Amino acid sequence: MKRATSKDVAKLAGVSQTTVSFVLNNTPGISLSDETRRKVLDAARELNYIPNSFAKGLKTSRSKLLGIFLPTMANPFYQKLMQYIENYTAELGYNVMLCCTYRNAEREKSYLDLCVEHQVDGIIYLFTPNWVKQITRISHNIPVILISEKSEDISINTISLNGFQCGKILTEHLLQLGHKNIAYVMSPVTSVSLTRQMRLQGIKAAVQNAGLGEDALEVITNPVVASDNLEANAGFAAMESILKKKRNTAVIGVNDLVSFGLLSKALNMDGIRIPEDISICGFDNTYLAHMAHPTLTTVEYCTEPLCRLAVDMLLNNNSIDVLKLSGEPKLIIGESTGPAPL
Amino acid sequence: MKRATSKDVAKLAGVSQTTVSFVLNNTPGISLSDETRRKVLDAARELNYIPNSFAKGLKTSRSKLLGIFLPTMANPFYQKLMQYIENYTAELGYNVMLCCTYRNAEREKSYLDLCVEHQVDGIIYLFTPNWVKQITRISHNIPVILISEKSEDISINTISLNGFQCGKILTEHLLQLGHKNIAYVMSPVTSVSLTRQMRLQGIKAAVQNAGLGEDALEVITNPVVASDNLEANAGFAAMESILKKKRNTAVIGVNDLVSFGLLSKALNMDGIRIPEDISICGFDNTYLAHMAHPTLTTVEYCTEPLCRLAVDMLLNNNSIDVLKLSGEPKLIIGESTGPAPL
DNA sequence: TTGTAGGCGTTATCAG
DNA sequence: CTGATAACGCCTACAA
Repeated sequence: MKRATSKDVAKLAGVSQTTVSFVLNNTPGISLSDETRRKVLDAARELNYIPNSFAKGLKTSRSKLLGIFLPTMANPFYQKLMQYIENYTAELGYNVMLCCTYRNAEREKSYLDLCVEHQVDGIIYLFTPNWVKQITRISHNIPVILISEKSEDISINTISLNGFQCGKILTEHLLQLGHKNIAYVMSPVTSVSLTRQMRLQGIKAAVQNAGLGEDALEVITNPVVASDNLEANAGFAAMESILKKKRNTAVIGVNDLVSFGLLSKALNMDGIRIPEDISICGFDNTYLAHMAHPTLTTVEYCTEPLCRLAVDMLLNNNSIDVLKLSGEPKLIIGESTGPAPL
Repeated sequence: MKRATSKDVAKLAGVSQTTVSFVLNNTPGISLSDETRRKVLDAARELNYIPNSFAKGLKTSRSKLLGIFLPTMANPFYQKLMQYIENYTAELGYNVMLCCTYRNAEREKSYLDLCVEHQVDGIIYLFTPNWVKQITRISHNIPVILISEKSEDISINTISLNGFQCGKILTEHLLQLGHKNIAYVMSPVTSVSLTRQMRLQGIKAAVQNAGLGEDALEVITNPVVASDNLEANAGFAAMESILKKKRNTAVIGVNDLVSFGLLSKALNMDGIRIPEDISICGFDNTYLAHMAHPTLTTVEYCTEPLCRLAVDMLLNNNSIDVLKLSGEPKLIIGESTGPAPL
């Protein structure tokens, strides 16, 4: 049982192929009798007609496919963005091609080629590209949009995640609670992560604005070589030394995974209470933050609207002013942060 | 700057389009001079030639696309399978279309249509389909394979996850440790989940084999209406009542998310030690199990080879005997299970 | 060993 | 309002 073509539909409906096309695509500026319309629709349903996207694409050069680039699926943050995007594109009748680069430039390049080959209608990057030259060239032909930190080096439409502001409001929250010895725990990544840098900038700014000295903030880059989804372990290890020093009263994890590790360690130490003895918080507002007990204080960019916006921009080929796009981050206060101990 | 076509390559190389096709596809049974071959290759590289997949697909009806169906990305188990699959398909030059159904039959159907439209070369289901009639019909035209529990009702190639065996070995582990009052905590799902049922069967079998009475096992279906990634909360809530009753010495979560919730609650209760006071374990061997502290005892099906096998079967259109395919589950012993308290 | 020509299923441009 | 007809870019007999 071969698939029906528009020709078959035309024959069954007793009209020409053209008419079938008009009806099925609701071609604007064409008026045809309800009678004809109905005949075509019935025939199409009867034959279970599904247009051949190859033929269609060959004519229209549109694939109804979007390429989504992400560094890893192990971080729930990306999974969350994916979900928002996939959800919305499905609504619009588009499909998503998953391009997981594992922060590997070779992989990224070969995925880009695949995207060109399949003539995706647009590409969304959920992180800072490694292969800037390639992606910039491609962006001349295929709309590309970045959801990440705005970078000077990349001349591609970017929806800024505003890591600076995120770091700032989170830190301000801690400062208001009276914390004066804050640790920022970063985990190592193999490639550039602007976001992490910007968060740090924001944290520093908040500390400075509060009139505190440099020693109020301690940056800990944990050397644990962790596979992505073991970033939590980096937090876990860092917390050990932090608790030993008994100096910091609040710890910021570079993301929820790390904060989660921080919390795990604390929960496993007898006599340590969160947040009475030490406050813990992080970024991304992933489900990990909600799943943990106590729940973790974290920061949410308005990711869902931003994801939808990204899709809209791609499909309408809009070049909205990027400045208007940076989402206003929102502090999500959980149970893991409280007043600094005396 | 428009994309180069094979015609352009032919012109630049000074040969015919046919020759270009032969060279670029390494068409077997054709021998042409190294000279020609090199000329074509050079020209292709120079023009940055990437074949148009529409035109190609129109001729060959192959899309180099695979549709992957999963119920949700919120459960790390599916994310893990996705990762394995995506990883392997990328290696083979294939791409993955993400079809996330949210356990919604409508959505599933519309994604199936999209798969037909895009003429995916194969479909992998990571769960039990809701739309059996549709998927069965489609499977006559497009290879389909299920990675899940084998069901009598579905006549589609299935790689069995063998939930029964999983439940059995996990329970045997607990029994060996002397546990005689075991709780199995299920969370509610909106649709059929054969896997969960089979796990329960396996657990029951193990209990029976050990000569214990029915009351050695307590099945708790937590009524918490939770969105998928808050399954942990179901575990959290269940643990509260379990600890109150002080009857069970071991708890099995229906998956790692639930077990995780169980553990969270326990860690938050003063004076409860894991595993000294109560053992906790679950299924799926996701990163949550490793990330938790204490690490969670869990069960791993050999998911990675199974995922690769699924892809191989699709692409080679093999109908290997399904019986040979059920992976042998492996117990992953973590720090969360120990001898039953006296 | 290489080139010519026809067609895959659509859509779009024209006439009628 | 409807129907021929020509592309789109590639593959593949078949011919040279």
